[in-house]
Amino acid sequence: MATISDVAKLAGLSRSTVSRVLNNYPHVSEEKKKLVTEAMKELEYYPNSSARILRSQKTNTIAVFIPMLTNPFFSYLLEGIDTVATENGFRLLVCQTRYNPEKELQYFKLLKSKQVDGIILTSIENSWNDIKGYASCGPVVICNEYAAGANVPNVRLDQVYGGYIGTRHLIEKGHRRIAYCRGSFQSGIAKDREKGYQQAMTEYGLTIEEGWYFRTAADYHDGKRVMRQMFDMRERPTAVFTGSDQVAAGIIFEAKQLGLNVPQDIAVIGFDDQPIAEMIVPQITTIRQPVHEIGESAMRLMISIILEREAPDKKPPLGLDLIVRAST
Amino acid sequence: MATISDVAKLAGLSRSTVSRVLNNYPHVSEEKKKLVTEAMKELEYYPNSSARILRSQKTNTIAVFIPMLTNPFFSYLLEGIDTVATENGFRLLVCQTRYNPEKELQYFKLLKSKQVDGIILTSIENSWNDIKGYASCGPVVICNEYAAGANVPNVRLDQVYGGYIGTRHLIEKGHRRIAYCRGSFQSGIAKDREKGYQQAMTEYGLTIEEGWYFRTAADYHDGKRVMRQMFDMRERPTAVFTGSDQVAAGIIFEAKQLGLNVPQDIAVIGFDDQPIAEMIVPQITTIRQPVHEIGESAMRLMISIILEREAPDKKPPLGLDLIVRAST
DNA sequence: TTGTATGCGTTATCAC
DNA sequence: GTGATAACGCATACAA
Repeated sequence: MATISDVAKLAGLSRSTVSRVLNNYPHVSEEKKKLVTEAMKELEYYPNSSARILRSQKTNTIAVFIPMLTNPFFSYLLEGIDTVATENGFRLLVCQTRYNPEKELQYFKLLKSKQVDGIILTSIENSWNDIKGYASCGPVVICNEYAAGANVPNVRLDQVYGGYIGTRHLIEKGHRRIAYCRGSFQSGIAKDREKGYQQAMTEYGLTIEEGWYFRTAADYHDGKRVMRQMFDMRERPTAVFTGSDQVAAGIIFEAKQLGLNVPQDIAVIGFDDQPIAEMIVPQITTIRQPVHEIGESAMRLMISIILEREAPDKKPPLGLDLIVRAST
Repeated sequence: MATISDVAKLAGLSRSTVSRVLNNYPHVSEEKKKLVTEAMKELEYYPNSSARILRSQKTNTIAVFIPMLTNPFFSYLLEGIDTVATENGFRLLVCQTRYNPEKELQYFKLLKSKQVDGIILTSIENSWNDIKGYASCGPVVICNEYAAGANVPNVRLDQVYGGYIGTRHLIEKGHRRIAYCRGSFQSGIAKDREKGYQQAMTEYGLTIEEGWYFRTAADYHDGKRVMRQMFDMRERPTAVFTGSDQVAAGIIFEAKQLGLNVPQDIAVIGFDDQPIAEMIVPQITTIRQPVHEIGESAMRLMISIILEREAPDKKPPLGLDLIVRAST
């Protein structure tokens, strides 16, 4: 592999001049520039990244912590993050935590060892107390989640409202016995939605039975299980609020298996408006989240923080304009 | 941030000794080792990655080229790749080509600029002629695809067979007018499946009408479109072979919309056995590919190539044992 | 406008 | 068993 010295030698110039051409510096004569360009082409020269990084202390790489790649919600989120990253010349290092706190802490070392310029968290598996030590040595942005005590930038929607409008929708359809599903792990947004659910129920003077809470429902198969559990209840709920369209799909599938009519016997409301929501019959009523946009905003936020670090004087014009778009 | 020199200074030793401790070298007295370890802890020292990379010429990072993260097939593939990568201390740089040839060529520069140790291709957007220049400067593994003229390692299943058994299944169910769907881009595996389709049809003495070929069907919405097109045909096919469960799902949805019974009026066979295949009603008959295992094998292959480069003498024990598991 | 010299943080090769 | 030193490839302050 050719180095900058090889190019300099072939062009009959110094390494600095080559470097200047490489980085589009002004004050380089056209003549020398051409000489350098030709030499680079001749040698098929590509600047060595690690050397550049070591020198500049910038990796142009962002780590994205994701619980599970195969969860469609997160792949759409990642897609949004990637869109903005690519546009701005950033690379993405994918870190699957697999809901594992230790893995998460492990990945934080990427920041310590300067392998990435920043970290975007799309889930949080540890208490913020255990994390905050890492967050101090580089920009961390939390995306679609939040943690008690975390004082880092944060992009997310009003999930209390999401839980509220979903539940209200069911109540207005005439339901009184409404169950509530969410994933198992400690999640700020799940708690918020639960708050919204309770808020709506209270507002309409409805009391919640403890048996209506299903707090370990994260995917399609969980949904099926929940439906079977509900089926066996003496007085079963007539509607369910779920934290994801996957769970909703599972419930609907199993309901049909059990000979129930959806939504007459059991009404289901999903979350996120993922493709699956319109693929099954009947289609799932769902709360749309602009997942892609959330991802984009998180990355934009990250970039603006990085730019600000480099040039603390000029504030970058950042426009965060997320809104809840509900389509029940 | 503390450097190795800071640690050396605090421990009252030389950088070399610190480095030796860091890399678990033998011939370091327990006494000094303890001294170093304590100093490292005291200073919260983390070795700088780029410096290490610059020195060692190894990034421990693999780039994975993927057309679209939101395509479930690829997220499962990526998940498989990630599993083995993580187990072996490798990082993954995700490169979404978005089916764009130029983006793909752009990403190949990662290898040239030594930002990654190797590249795993899960799709190919350029002719191999345009790519081969890049493939020469580092290990490239093709995963679940192949390209004419490419002489690089390759992990994939027998897609001719896949096309064959799928079509044969439909024929044995009594179908004679069988349509064929595949994605639009140049793909070796799509061509192979088509070959298998033709092979089965010929074997049973059936002739194929040109109108039965749908060569731009890649996702759910394409499936819906294809179904509408078929619906308008004078003599429409009674069965369809599709290249993905997404397309199959679209066809089934639209068929039901149009008042057709599945599979009585129109039988559909999918590919990959993705979650969606069992989520809809009726469930999709599909050809299972062990996607996760394919990804794992590709990464294992990559690692074995890298190891061999480092130590050309000792051949690593690589066990590639992919088999076609059909569950129609 | 161009060249010289230095340092980014490590590791490997020598000496001792 | 330990330490000094060079080198990895590049970018920049400074000198010319």
